[in-house]
Amino acid sequence: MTTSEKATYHHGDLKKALTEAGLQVLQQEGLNALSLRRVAREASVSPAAPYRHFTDKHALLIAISEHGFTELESRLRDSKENRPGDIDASGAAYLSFAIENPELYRLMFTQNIMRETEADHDAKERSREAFLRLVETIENGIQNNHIEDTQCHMLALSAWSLVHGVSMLAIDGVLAGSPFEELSHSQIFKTAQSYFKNGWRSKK
Amino acid sequence: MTTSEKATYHHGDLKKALTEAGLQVLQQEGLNALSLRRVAREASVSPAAPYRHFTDKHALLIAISEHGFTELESRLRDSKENRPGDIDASGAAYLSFAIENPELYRLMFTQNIMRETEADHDAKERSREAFLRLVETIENGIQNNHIEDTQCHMLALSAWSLVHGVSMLAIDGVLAGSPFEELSHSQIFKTAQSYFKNGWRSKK
DNA sequence: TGTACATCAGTGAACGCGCGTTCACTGATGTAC
DNA sequence: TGTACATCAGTGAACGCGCGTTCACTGATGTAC
Repeated sequence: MTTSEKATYHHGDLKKALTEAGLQVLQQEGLNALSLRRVAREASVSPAAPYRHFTDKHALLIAISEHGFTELESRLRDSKENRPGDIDASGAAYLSFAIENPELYRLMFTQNIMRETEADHDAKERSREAFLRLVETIENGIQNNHIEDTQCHMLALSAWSLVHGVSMLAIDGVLAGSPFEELSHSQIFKTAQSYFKNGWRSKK
Repeated sequence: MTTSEKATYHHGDLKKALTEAGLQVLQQEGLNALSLRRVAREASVSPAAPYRHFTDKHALLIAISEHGFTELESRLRDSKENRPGDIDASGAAYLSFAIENPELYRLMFTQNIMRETEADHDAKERSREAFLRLVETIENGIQNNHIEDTQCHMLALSAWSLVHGVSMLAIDGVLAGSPFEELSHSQIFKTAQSYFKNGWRSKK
């Protein structure tokens, strides 16, 4: 075992390796190509090996999803540190993440609906936590001032809806060919926002 | 053949029957359960029969998706006729459709990304048309007044982003437990909108 | 109206495939003395 | 430090499954005369 790997067992850290392999397959070939066997193959390990680390195929998906939430959250935190109070920057960071990781982003918000399944309780709990932390991050980005809780929650949800919607439309190629296409992410978000503020109901 | 069926061939209208069976499986058991064999079984027909009507499994998905666009479009048109100029009502109609048909709605906007495949050219073209008509419907709902084209397009995209985002979040259960949950669809949309107009940047 | 023929929607068996998961195992690692 | 043992990460063969798709076919429907 070389010194560069913090190896403790046979493989080193197979769980991490599997998650990363899964992430790569997901991004490069889509959710349909993402099978336990494929991921094991990708990690140069036998088909049964993953079962030492994941109870289920579903547990792998949850782990990947969790990874995504953590990454997204960290990007939002970075954006907040670099440009505190600039909600356009946060929106743009969010949008960038979604556009750079379309399959992952979609998985993150699809798996959530599958919360009725029986998979790995630990992983599920941690994934749920990651998700809640994301919501908090969004709320914190907004509540830098005297807004009551309920209102803040609503604001966060509204903002989230906008950016989630823009993200999904962008991912699905709907924005292609529209005037939005040539704008930067930050401009897209700013523009959409300003339309809501000013243009929405403009009756003349 | 009974008189109530406009039967021309053996089955009557197997293509339609297959599409409807597919829709039902999709809604009740999700995309993973939606296979060509399953749909054939559901329509009491042999596994090979669908190939008389669809070149591909993908072609079936496209047909189902197309059906969804048509339905959504018709709902938006209804809403526009009943409450002309009331964009809240349109947003609410859109949201209702998404919430009532979550799996279908998701399919509609996921298949779009798969436009690189080689499936049934006819079906693809018609699906694409249905999609464009939807965009038009949205734009028409907005452009009842003197707005230039580009601006109108942007407005439509912004509005669409908001309602698409709300829809997806609602579908994925993110809205559950939030103050939004107790509002009607129309209220949700109205509220989100008003936050964009008023609350967004409120620095005090 | 009646017969001969062409069409083509639906059949049913078969193909090869990759999947998720299980099982008894093996052999490297970590631990106690 | 060295030996004996327990642990447990990873193996590889095997399971049963449902899938998409193909093929030669059959038999009901539609058409020409």
